[in-house]
Amino acid sequence: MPVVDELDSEIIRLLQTDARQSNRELARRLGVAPSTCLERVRALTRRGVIRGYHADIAPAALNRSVQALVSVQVRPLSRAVIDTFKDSANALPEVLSVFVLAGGDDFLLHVAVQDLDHLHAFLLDRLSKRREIAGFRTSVIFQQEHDTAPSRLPSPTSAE
Amino acid sequence: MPVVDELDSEIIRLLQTDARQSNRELARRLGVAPSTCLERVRALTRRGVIRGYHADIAPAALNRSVQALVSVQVRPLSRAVIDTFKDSANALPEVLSVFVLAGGDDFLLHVAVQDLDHLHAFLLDRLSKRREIAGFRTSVIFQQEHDTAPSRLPSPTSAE
DNA sequence: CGGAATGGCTGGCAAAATGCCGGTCGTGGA
DNA sequence: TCCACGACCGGCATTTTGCCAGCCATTCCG
Repeated sequence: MPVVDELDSEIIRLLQTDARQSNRELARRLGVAPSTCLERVRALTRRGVIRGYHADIAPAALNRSVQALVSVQVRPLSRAVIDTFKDSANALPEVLSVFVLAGGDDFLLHVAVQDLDHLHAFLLDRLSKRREIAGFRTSVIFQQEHDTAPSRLPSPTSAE
Repeated sequence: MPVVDELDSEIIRLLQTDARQSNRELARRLGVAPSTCLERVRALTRRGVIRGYHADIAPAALNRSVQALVSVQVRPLSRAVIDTFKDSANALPEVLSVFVLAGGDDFLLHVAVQDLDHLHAFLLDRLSKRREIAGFRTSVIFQQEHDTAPSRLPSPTSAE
Protein backbone atom coordinates (compact mmCIF):
# COMPACT_ATOMS: atom_id res chain seq x y z
CA MET A 1 0.00 0.00 0.00
CA PRO A 2 2.58 2.62 0.91
CA VAL A 3 4.55 1.82 -2.23
CA VAL A 4 5.28 5.28 -3.58
CA ASP A 5 8.14 5.69 -6.04
CA GLU A 6 9.93 8.83 -7.14
CA LEU A 7 7.40 9.75 -9.81
CA ASP A 8 4.52 9.30 -7.38
CA SER A 9 6.21 11.57 -4.89
CA GLU A 10 6.59 14.28 -7.49
CA ILE A 11 2.95 13.96 -8.46
CA ILE A 12 1.93 14.25 -4.83
CA ARG A 13 4.13 17.26 -4.31
CA LEU A 14 2.73 19.07 -7.31
CA LEU A 15 -0.87 18.26 -6.40
CA GLN A 16 -0.31 19.45 -2.85
CA THR A 17 0.89 22.75 -4.23
CA ASP A 18 -1.87 23.16 -6.79
CA ALA A 19 -4.55 20.53 -7.04
CA ARG A 20 -6.35 22.19 -9.92
CA GLN A 21 -3.65 22.16 -12.55
CA SER A 22 -4.56 20.08 -15.57
CA ASN A 23 -3.31 16.58 -16.08
CA ARG A 24 -1.44 17.81 -19.14
CA GLU A 25 0.37 20.46 -17.15
CA LEU A 26 1.23 17.88 -14.53
CA ALA A 27 2.64 15.53 -17.15
CA ARG A 28 4.61 18.32 -18.78
CA ARG A 29 6.31 19.25 -15.52
CA LEU A 30 7.14 15.64 -14.79
CA GLY A 31 8.39 14.89 -18.28
CA VAL A 32 6.02 11.97 -18.88
CA ALA A 33 3.08 11.37 -21.17
CA PRO A 34 -0.31 12.67 -20.00
CA SER A 35 -1.82 9.22 -20.09
CA THR A 36 0.93 7.90 -17.84
CA CYS A 37 0.38 10.72 -15.42
CA LEU A 38 -3.37 10.19 -15.45
CA GLU A 39 -3.00 6.51 -14.65
CA ARG A 40 -0.59 7.30 -11.82
CA VAL A 41 -3.00 9.75 -10.25
CA ARG A 42 -5.83 7.29 -10.49
CA ALA A 43 -3.72 4.56 -8.95
CA LEU A 44 -2.77 6.84 -6.08
CA THR A 45 -6.42 7.67 -5.54
CA ARG A 46 -7.47 4.05 -5.74
CA ARG A 47 -4.86 3.05 -3.19
CA GLY A 48 -5.97 5.74 -0.78
CA VAL A 49 -2.79 7.80 -0.96
CA ILE A 50 -4.68 10.75 -2.41
CA ARG A 51 -7.68 11.25 -0.17
CA GLY A 52 -9.25 14.27 -1.84
CA TYR A 53 -8.81 17.80 -3.07
CA HIS A 54 -9.88 20.83 -1.07
CA ALA A 55 -10.03 24.55 -1.74
CA ASP A 56 -8.13 26.82 0.64
CA ILE A 57 -10.47 29.63 1.66
CA ALA A 58 -9.57 32.90 3.39
CA PRO A 59 -11.18 32.74 6.86
CA ALA A 60 -12.03 36.41 6.83
CA ALA A 61 -14.31 35.94 3.84
CA LEU A 62 -16.37 33.45 5.81
CA ASN A 63 -16.66 35.57 8.94
CA ARG A 64 -14.12 33.50 10.78
CA SER A 65 -11.44 36.03 11.54
CA VAL A 66 -10.78 34.82 15.07
CA GLN A 67 -9.23 31.42 15.52
CA ALA A 68 -8.26 29.64 18.70
CA LEU A 69 -6.95 26.37 20.04
CA VAL A 70 -8.85 24.83 22.94
CA SER A 71 -7.24 22.12 25.07
CA VAL A 72 -9.88 19.91 26.63
CA GLN A 73 -9.80 17.33 29.37
CA VAL A 74 -12.68 14.91 29.70
CA ARG A 75 -13.71 12.46 32.36
CA PRO A 76 -13.95 9.57 32.63
CA LEU A 77 -11.32 8.57 30.12
CA SER A 78 -13.35 5.82 28.52
CA ARG A 79 -13.67 4.96 24.89
CA ALA A 80 -17.34 5.83 24.90
CA VAL A 81 -16.76 9.28 26.32
CA ILE A 82 -13.89 9.99 23.97
CA ASP A 83 -15.71 8.86 20.86
CA THR A 84 -18.84 10.74 21.79
CA PHE A 85 -17.02 13.95 22.50
CA LYS A 86 -14.92 13.66 19.37
CA ASP A 87 -17.96 13.22 17.15
CA SER A 88 -19.99 15.96 18.75
CA ALA A 89 -17.08 18.38 18.65
CA ASN A 90 -16.53 17.63 15.00
CA ALA A 91 -20.16 18.34 14.28
CA LEU A 92 -19.92 21.87 15.62
CA PRO A 93 -19.67 24.41 12.81
CA GLU A 94 -17.07 26.45 14.68
CA VAL A 95 -14.68 23.49 14.91
CA LEU A 96 -12.20 23.14 12.07
CA SER A 97 -10.45 20.04 13.35
CA VAL A 98 -10.29 17.78 16.37
CA PHE A 99 -7.10 16.19 17.71
CA VAL A 100 -7.25 13.24 20.09
CA LEU A 101 -4.11 13.41 22.18
CA ALA A 102 -1.86 11.45 24.46
CA GLY A 103 -0.58 13.39 27.44
CA GLY A 104 -1.90 16.03 29.76
CA ASP A 105 -4.78 17.06 27.54
CA ASP A 106 -7.21 14.68 25.92
CA PHE A 107 -8.36 16.85 23.01
CA LEU A 108 -7.30 19.88 21.11
CA LEU A 109 -9.95 21.76 19.18
CA HIS A 110 -9.10 24.17 16.39
CA VAL A 111 -11.98 26.59 16.22
CA ALA A 112 -12.74 29.57 13.99
CA VAL A 113 -15.38 32.17 14.78
CA GLN A 114 -16.42 35.64 13.78
CA ASP A 115 -14.98 37.59 16.71
CA LEU A 116 -14.04 37.36 20.36
CA ASP A 117 -17.65 37.62 21.49
CA HIS A 118 -18.51 34.59 19.44
CA LEU A 119 -15.49 32.77 20.83
CA HIS A 120 -16.68 33.50 24.32
CA ALA A 121 -20.15 32.33 23.43
CA PHE A 122 -18.77 29.16 21.91
CA LEU A 123 -16.83 28.31 25.04
CA LEU A 124 -19.76 28.98 27.32
CA ASP A 125 -22.58 27.51 25.26
CA ARG A 126 -20.88 24.59 23.54
CA LEU A 127 -18.23 23.43 25.98
CA SER A 128 -19.09 24.49 29.49
CA LYS A 129 -22.45 22.80 29.29
CA ARG A 130 -21.03 19.38 28.57
CA ARG A 131 -20.87 17.24 31.68
CA GLU A 132 -17.93 15.09 30.60
CA ILE A 133 -15.59 18.07 30.29
CA ALA A 134 -13.32 18.28 33.32
CA GLY A 135 -11.62 21.45 32.15
CA PHE A 136 -10.37 23.38 29.16
CA ARG A 137 -7.90 26.07 28.28
CA THR A 138 -8.12 28.46 25.35
CA SER A 139 -5.31 30.05 23.33
CA VAL A 140 -6.14 32.64 20.72
CA ILE A 141 -4.16 32.26 17.49
CA PHE A 142 -2.20 35.32 16.40
CA GLN A 143 -0.79 33.81 13.26
CA GLN A 144 -0.81 30.48 11.50
CA GLU A 145 1.53 29.33 8.76
CA HIS A 146 1.35 26.16 6.71
CA ASP A 147 4.32 24.57 5.05
CA THR A 148 2.24 23.73 2.01
CA ALA A 149 2.53 27.22 0.67
CA PRO A 150 -0.25 28.86 -1.30
CA SER A 151 0.36 27.96 -4.86
CA ARG A 152 0.54 30.09 -7.94
CA LEU A 153 -2.54 32.15 -8.33
CA PRO A 154 -4.13 31.55 -11.71
CA SER A 155 -3.89 34.87 -13.44
CA PRO A 156 -5.95 35.57 -16.54
CA THR A 157 -3.03 37.25 -18.25
CA SER A 158 -0.34 34.93 -16.98
CA ALA A 159 2.51 34.60 -19.39
CA GLU A 160 4.89 31.71 -19.35
CA MET B 1 -13.48 41.83 -0.07
CA PRO B 2 -15.68 39.83 2.29
CA VAL B 3 -18.66 40.38 0.04
CA VAL B 4 -19.79 36.81 -0.45
CA ASP B 5 -23.37 36.18 -1.43
CA GLU B 6 -25.37 32.98 -1.24
CA LEU B 7 -24.14 31.63 -4.57
CA ASP B 8 -20.54 32.32 -3.63
CA SER B 9 -20.98 30.45 -0.38
CA GLU B 10 -22.32 27.43 -2.19
CA ILE B 11 -19.41 27.50 -4.61
CA ILE B 12 -16.97 27.69 -1.73
CA ARG B 13 -18.66 24.85 0.08
CA LEU B 14 -18.56 22.60 -2.97
CA LEU B 15 -14.94 23.42 -3.74
CA GLN B 16 -13.94 22.74 -0.15
CA THR B 17 -15.52 19.32 -0.43
CA ASP B 18 -14.05 18.50 -3.84
CA ALA B 19 -11.77 20.97 -5.52
CA ARG B 20 -11.25 18.87 -8.63
CA GLN B 21 -14.79 18.63 -9.88
CA SER B 22 -15.26 20.23 -13.25
CA ASN B 23 -16.72 23.66 -13.67
CA ARG B 24 -19.63 22.06 -15.50
CA GLU B 25 -20.39 19.76 -12.60
CA LEU B 26 -20.19 22.70 -10.24
CA ALA B 27 -22.63 24.71 -12.34
CA ARG B 28 -25.01 21.79 -12.64
CA ARG B 29 -25.19 21.34 -8.86
CA LEU B 30 -25.76 25.05 -8.35
CA GLY B 31 -28.37 25.32 -11.07
CA VAL B 32 -26.54 28.06 -13.00
CA ALA B 33 -24.83 28.23 -16.35
CA PRO B 34 -21.20 27.03 -16.54
CA SER B 35 -20.02 30.42 -17.74
CA THR B 36 -21.62 32.11 -14.75
CA CYS B 37 -20.02 29.65 -12.40
CA LEU B 38 -16.63 30.07 -14.04
CA GLU B 39 -16.77 33.84 -13.69
CA ARG B 40 -17.76 33.52 -10.03
CA VAL B 41 -14.85 31.23 -9.27
CA ARG B 42 -12.44 33.58 -11.01
CA ALA B 43 -13.83 36.56 -9.13
CA LEU B 44 -13.42 34.72 -5.83
CA THR B 45 -9.85 33.87 -6.74
CA ARG B 46 -9.09 37.41 -7.84
CA ARG B 47 -10.46 38.81 -4.60
CA GLY B 48 -8.37 36.45 -2.53
CA VAL B 49 -11.25 34.48 -1.10
CA ILE B 50 -10.04 31.30 -2.78
CA ARG B 51 -6.36 31.05 -1.93
CA GLY B 52 -5.52 27.79 -3.66
CA TYR B 53 -6.31 24.13 -4.08
CA HIS B 54 -4.44 21.38 -2.28
CA ALA B 55 -4.48 17.59 -2.42
CA ASP B 56 -5.14 15.74 0.82
CA ILE B 57 -2.51 13.01 1.15
CA ALA B 58 -2.51 10.05 3.55
CA PRO B 59 0.40 10.62 5.94
CA ALA B 60 1.21 6.91 6.12
CA ALA B 61 2.05 6.89 2.42
CA LEU B 62 4.75 9.49 2.99
CA ASN B 63 6.32 7.84 6.04
CA ARG B 64 4.64 10.31 8.35
CA SER B 65 2.64 7.91 10.50
CA VAL B 66 3.43 9.61 13.79
CA GLN B 67 2.09 13.09 14.38
CA ALA B 68 2.42 15.26 17.44
CA LEU B 69 1.66 18.71 18.79
CA VAL B 70 4.50 20.53 20.50
CA SER B 71 3.78 23.50 22.73
CA VAL B 72 6.77 25.82 22.87
CA GLN B 73 7.71 28.71 25.12
CA VAL B 74 10.43 31.09 24.02
CA ARG B 75 12.32 33.81 25.87
CA PRO B 76 12.61 36.69 25.63
CA LEU B 77 9.20 37.45 24.21
CA SER B 78 10.39 39.93 21.62
CA ARG B 79 9.23 40.38 18.09
CA ALA B 80 12.64 39.43 16.77
CA VAL B 81 12.73 36.17 18.68
CA ILE B 82 9.19 35.26 17.75
CA ASP B 83 9.61 35.97 14.06
CA THR B 84 12.91 34.14 13.89
CA PHE B 85 11.59 31.08 15.63
CA LYS B 86 8.44 31.05 13.55
CA ASP B 87 10.33 31.15 10.28
CA SER B 88 12.89 28.57 11.27
CA ALA B 89 10.22 26.23 12.59
CA ASN B 90 8.27 26.57 9.39
CA ALA B 91 11.33 25.67 7.39
CA LEU B 92 11.73 22.32 9.13
CA PRO B 93 10.46 19.47 6.98
CA GLU B 94 8.87 17.73 9.95
CA VAL B 95 6.68 20.75 10.74
CA LEU B 96 3.28 20.80 9.06
CA SER B 97 2.11 24.07 10.54
CA VAL B 98 3.08 26.70 13.09
CA PHE B 99 0.63 28.52 15.35
CA VAL B 100 1.62 31.72 17.12
CA LEU B 101 -0.45 31.88 20.28
CA ALA B 102 -1.67 34.14 23.00
CA GLY B 103 -1.65 32.62 26.43
CA GLY B 104 0.52 30.22 28.37
CA ASP B 105 2.34 28.87 25.34
CA ASP B 106 3.90 31.00 22.65
CA PHE B 107 3.88 28.48 19.80
CA LEU B 108 2.24 25.26 18.84
CA LEU B 109 3.96 23.11 16.25
CA HIS B 110 2.13 20.40 14.34
CA VAL B 111 4.80 17.89 13.36
CA ALA B 112 4.68 14.64 11.39
CA VAL B 113 7.50 12.10 11.40
CA GLN B 114 8.13 8.52 10.47
CA ASP B 115 8.02 6.96 13.94
CA LEU B 116 8.58 7.67 17.61
CA ASP B 117 12.34 7.46 17.24
CA HIS B 118 12.25 10.23 14.67
CA LEU B 119 9.98 12.26 16.91
CA HIS B 120 12.47 11.93 19.71
CA ALA B 121 15.29 12.89 17.39
CA PHE B 122 13.34 15.89 16.18
CA LEU B 123 12.76 17.15 19.70
CA LEU B 124 16.37 16.70 20.71
CA ASP B 125 18.11 17.83 17.54
CA ARG B 126 15.81 20.56 16.31
CA LEU B 127 14.29 22.07 19.43
CA SER B 128 16.50 21.42 22.44
CA LYS B 129 19.49 22.99 20.75
CA ARG B 130 17.82 26.34 20.27
CA ARG B 131 18.79 28.86 22.91
CA GLU B 132 15.60 30.90 22.81
CA ILE B 133 13.43 27.95 23.78
CA ALA B 134 12.51 28.14 27.44
CA GLY B 135 10.56 24.92 27.40
CA PHE B 136 8.29 22.69 25.38
CA ARG B 137 5.73 19.97 25.88
CA THR B 138 4.86 17.24 23.39
CA SER B 139 1.53 15.49 22.86
CA VAL B 140 1.33 12.57 20.47
CA ILE B 141 -1.77 12.61 18.25
CA PHE B 142 -3.93 9.49 18.38
CA GLN B 143 -6.50 10.65 15.88
CA GLN B 144 -7.24 13.73 13.88
CA GLU B 145 -10.47 14.58 12.17
CA HIS B 146 -10.92 17.40 9.75
CA ASP B 147 -14.01 19.34 9.06
CA THR B 148 -14.52 19.42 5.31
CA ALA B 149 -18.25 19.67 5.10
CA PRO B 150 -19.69 22.44 7.12
CA SER B 151 -19.84 25.85 6.95
CA ARG B 152 -22.89 27.79 7.65
CA LEU B 153 -21.69 29.93 10.54
CA PRO B 154 -24.32 32.23 11.94
CA SER B 155 -23.34 35.48 10.34
CA PRO B 156 -24.93 38.89 10.19
CA THR B 157 -24.39 39.21 6.44
CA SER B 158 -26.11 35.99 5.52
CA ALA B 159 -29.50 36.94 4.29
CA GLU B 160 -32.00 34.14 4.18
C1' DC C 1 20.13 -19.34 -22.48
C1' DG C 2 15.97 -18.21 -24.88
C1' DG C 3 11.15 -17.39 -25.14
C1' DA C 4 7.12 -15.63 -23.30
C1' DA C 5 4.49 -13.10 -19.97
C1' DT C 6 4.09 -9.01 -17.25
C1' DG C 7 3.95 -4.17 -16.15
C1' DG C 8 4.66 0.48 -17.35
C1' DC C 9 5.08 4.13 -20.82
C1' DT C 10 3.77 6.32 -25.19
C1' DG C 11 1.00 8.42 -28.93
C1' DG C 12 -3.30 9.19 -31.06
C1' DC C 13 -8.26 9.70 -31.32
C1' DA C 14 -13.25 10.55 -29.98
C1' DA C 15 -15.79 12.84 -26.42
C1' DA C 16 -16.06 16.30 -23.03
C1' DA C 17 -14.73 20.60 -20.73
C1' DT C 18 -12.76 25.09 -20.86
C1' DG C 19 -12.55 29.89 -21.99
C1' DC C 20 -14.33 33.64 -24.56
C1' DC C 21 -17.93 36.61 -26.64
C1' DG C 22 -22.13 38.66 -27.80
C1' DG C 23 -26.93 38.84 -26.42
C1' DT C 24 -30.67 39.18 -22.86
C1' DC C 25 -32.85 40.25 -18.62
C1' DG C 26 -33.68 42.72 -14.30
C1' DT C 27 -32.55 46.54 -11.30
C1' DG C 28 -31.59 51.29 -9.88
C1' DG C 29 -30.95 56.14 -10.84
C1' DA C 30 -31.74 60.52 -13.43
C1' DT D 1 -39.88 56.68 -18.82
C1' DC D 2 -35.50 55.86 -20.41
C1' DC D 3 -30.86 54.65 -19.88
C1' DA D 4 -26.80 52.70 -17.78
C1' DC D 5 -25.03 48.83 -15.50
C1' DG D 6 -24.24 44.49 -13.74
C1' DA D 7 -25.20 39.60 -13.80
C1' DC D 8 -26.50 35.61 -16.23
C1' DC D 9 -27.03 32.74 -20.24
C1' DG D 10 -26.05 30.08 -24.62
C1' DG D 11 -23.00 28.81 -28.26
C1' DC D 12 -18.59 28.14 -30.54
C1' DA D 13 -13.43 27.34 -31.23
C1' DT D 14 -9.74 25.41 -28.67
C1' DT D 15 -7.92 22.62 -25.19
C1' DT D 16 -8.13 18.66 -22.21
C1' DT D 17 -9.70 14.36 -20.81
C1' DG D 18 -10.26 9.42 -21.00
C1' DC D 19 -9.52 5.33 -23.45
C1' DC D 20 -7.16 2.05 -26.48
C1' DA D 21 -3.70 -0.48 -28.97
C1' DG D 22 1.11 -0.94 -29.48
C1' DC D 23 6.01 -0.76 -27.85
C1' DC D 24 9.79 -1.76 -24.75
C1' DA D 25 12.26 -3.31 -20.75
C1' DT D 26 12.34 -6.53 -17.09
C1' DT D 27 11.35 -10.88 -15.16
C1' DC D 28 9.89 -15.46 -14.80
C1' DC D 29 10.27 -20.10 -16.23
C1' DG D 30 11.20 -23.96 -19.14
